[in-house]
Amino acid sequence: MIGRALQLLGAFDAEHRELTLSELARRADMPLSTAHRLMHELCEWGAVERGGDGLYRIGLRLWELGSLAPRGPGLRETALPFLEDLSLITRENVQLAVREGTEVVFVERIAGSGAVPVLTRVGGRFALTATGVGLVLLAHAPVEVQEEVLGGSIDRYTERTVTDPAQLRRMLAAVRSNGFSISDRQVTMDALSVGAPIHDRRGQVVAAVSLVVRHGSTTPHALARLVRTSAQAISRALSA
Amino acid sequence: MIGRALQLLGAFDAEHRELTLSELARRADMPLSTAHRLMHELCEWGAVERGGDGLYRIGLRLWELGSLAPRGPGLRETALPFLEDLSLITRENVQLAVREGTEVVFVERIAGSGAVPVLTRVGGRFALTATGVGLVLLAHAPVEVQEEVLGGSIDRYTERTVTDPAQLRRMLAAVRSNGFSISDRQVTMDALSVGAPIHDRRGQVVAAVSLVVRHGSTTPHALARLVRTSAQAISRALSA
DNA sequence: GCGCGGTTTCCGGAAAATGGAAGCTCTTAG
DNA sequence: CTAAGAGCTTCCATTTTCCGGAAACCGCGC
Repeated sequence: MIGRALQLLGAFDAEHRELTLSELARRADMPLSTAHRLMHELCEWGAVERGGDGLYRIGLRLWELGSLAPRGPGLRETALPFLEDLSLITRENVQLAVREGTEVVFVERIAGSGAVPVLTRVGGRFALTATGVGLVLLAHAPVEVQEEVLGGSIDRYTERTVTDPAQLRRMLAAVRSNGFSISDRQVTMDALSVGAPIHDRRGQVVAAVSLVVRHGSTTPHALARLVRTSAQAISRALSA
Repeated sequence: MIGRALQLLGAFDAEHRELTLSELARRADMPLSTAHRLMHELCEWGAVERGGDGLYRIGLRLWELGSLAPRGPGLRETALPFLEDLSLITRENVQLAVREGTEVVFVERIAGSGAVPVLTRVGGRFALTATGVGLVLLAHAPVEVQEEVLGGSIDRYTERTVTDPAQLRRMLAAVRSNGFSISDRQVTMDALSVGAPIHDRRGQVVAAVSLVVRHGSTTPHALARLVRTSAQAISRALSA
């Protein structure tokens, strides 16, 4: 079964980039012998590799495949220079993210020099309802997705996290009409983020950029202009 | 069987980031119904995704996994700022690569503004024997790998490509003692590249940086100093 | 020598993959 | 308006392959 192999691969995450066979078997919840055989096959193909120390790691082949993901490089690479500009100008955290299902996935992140520490990581995931990028992506997601998110349970991170579906709907409408989102202390009590949508050639929203700053350090609207400008520049570059 | 699924994934490459079911079946050489079922499973897990147009693409989940590859982010992310410096200073092409088996895999690439067009691509592969990065990586590879490469057939790209094993051995020895490599018109007749090794904490060579410039535009040794400095800085950053 | 944690190999029963064929859908042609 | 065709999806009997318990194996420290 192919699912088991994927289950094994799923045992790897940011905190566990190297795993022993037994750890893998434990984390993927399957007998050692099974894990062994599957890992062996994956190894042969180059999906994972084994160091001299016996630890398994994700292989280059998989990295290579991953870098073919449509949102991966095409987006990431064209956006990178603009993100850097934004980072240079503001000296704040810059984030680039896409939506997958009902979650945000962070595709690139540039840490500003004197900036708030941000808890997200490249490749990491987060709820759509709290962050600046998340709100943008949710606002432009298909209705089914919006309903699923707003209908389900909404995680609370701080006392200011908006968890009321009706209020969220109003925020999303505002995001659509303003062209940017503001997440004010909704993730941590010291951070505020401003996000803006990136469109593809057909006008579809495919990603979002955001700036994350310390709460109270600047007025959101000044940032919004910057972020929107940058997002538009990226959109234009993507269509070229 | 797990091999078949990997075979299907292998059907994707830089020129074929989006494939229809029938193309996949054809490229992976298997019946349509089998391909269909496997792709369906892979889709469910998020390894691949299907656009509204019915085309399959590599999914975000796989990108995420790939970005956990040990050489992927750890190396890439710490190296990136240095590569950018190098690119800003020289305005030339900067490349970062690792070795896999008997090939070079390009991990990052920054195109210089007025630079020679380079044929390599992030995620792309190349022979170890011709490029600047390749020579560095080969020079510091385990003996078995060197023998395999030097014993096998050596691809020729231009009239100046070195294909004589004895001469290559001498070049590799020079790379080891000099601490940098020069590939002069060995890949294309207008390009010259200078590479230097990146070490990990234990002194193992884990990657290589190179500058690719137009042949005749600068003296290689001036570049060599820059590239070595940068490589050492990256090595130091990696150990920190 | 012995026990211990982790790894590798084996093999018969069980379960899941296989792929031919038929049905579906959409587009193009007559 | 019907027909042909290309590509996609579903079905299901066959058979191949995977599964995983058990046992051997391998350092390593006591």
